[in-house]
Amino acid sequence: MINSTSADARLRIFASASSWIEGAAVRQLEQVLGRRGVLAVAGMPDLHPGHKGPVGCAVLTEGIVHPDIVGTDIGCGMTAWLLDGVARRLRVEKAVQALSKLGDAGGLEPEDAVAAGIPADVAAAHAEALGTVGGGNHFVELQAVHAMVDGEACAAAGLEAGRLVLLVHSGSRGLGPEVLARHPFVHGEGLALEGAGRAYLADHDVALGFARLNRAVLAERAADLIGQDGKPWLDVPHNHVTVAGDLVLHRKGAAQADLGLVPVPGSRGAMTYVVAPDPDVPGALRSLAHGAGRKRDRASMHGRRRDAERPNPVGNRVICADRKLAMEEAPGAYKDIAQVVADLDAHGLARVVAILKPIVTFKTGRA
DNA sequence: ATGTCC
Repeated sequence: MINSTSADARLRIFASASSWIEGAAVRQLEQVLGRRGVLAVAGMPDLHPGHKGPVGCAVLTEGIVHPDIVGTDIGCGMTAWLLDGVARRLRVEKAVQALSKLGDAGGLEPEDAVAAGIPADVAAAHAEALGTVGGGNHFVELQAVHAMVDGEACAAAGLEAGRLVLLVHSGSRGLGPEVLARHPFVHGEGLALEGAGRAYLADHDVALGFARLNRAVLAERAADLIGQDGKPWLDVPHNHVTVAGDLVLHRKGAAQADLGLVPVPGSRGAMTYVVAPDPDVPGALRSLAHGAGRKRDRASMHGRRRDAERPNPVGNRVICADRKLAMEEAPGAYKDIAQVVADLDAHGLARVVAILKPIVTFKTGRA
């Protein structure tokens, strides 16, 4: 079932033959094996090549931190809020108009960021970024419960047919790149955990909390804009490091599998699958796919206006004033999320609990 | 990914 082409037993790729995994991504994973301290590498079915390394993987090391595996967007992840409203009573056109204002949000005051647990120096420099979506694959999406696959788990989570959900994908904005730059290291060598690694991790943890707060502010503002009451449901990071004793677990585009339910979104023209992970699958490093994964890189989507203007396959309204971003993020740039989730199920990594259907997606209000 | 190139 595991179509790993590597002879190295430390590497496992959790994808079926029918999933499209680029050779370049597998080669990037094999390069990661050569880094100092690497014990194991897990590739997820949404694995794809990234600019500087593979996206959709987890890397376990002993005593070594590799900040460039996580990359610049430290703390990036998914937050979901459960709203009180239901889809059948939603005025879609009004919601589109309301959510179009999400980009106008002016950030938080530094004192409010401090009150939310952000250190004063970071709050002074970055509070304005809290509540901003950012670029790339980030989004805020209003969705509705479309199918309840595991009725018991849905009931436990408070899900019912048509219930509105807000899904937020964003990260630490300008803070993450700043933290990465503040901790220089030799590529492949990384940082000793009992040394410079600890200093990186302290800053990393602040960025992780900042990203989580950013998503919470986004969700709260989105709920306010559409006049809905709601409550936080889940928050799962997919770009971060966790440490247990001497073991250092890096995740790059791989969702943490031991925090309960995980939303696995497809493209911005596809369903989101809410799954219940099994964190103890051997070799999977307590991780699972964080989404559909890119099928085509950003550059190859440029000039493809036709892709960007193609009718949305699911019918959700996408707010994206930036035409270049719309082309890069067209649904055709992404793998089939149903196949990714089928692979997760086939390998025992996760089972589907519910399917969420997008209604309105906010990408950016700026051209 | 990034107040994204001054």
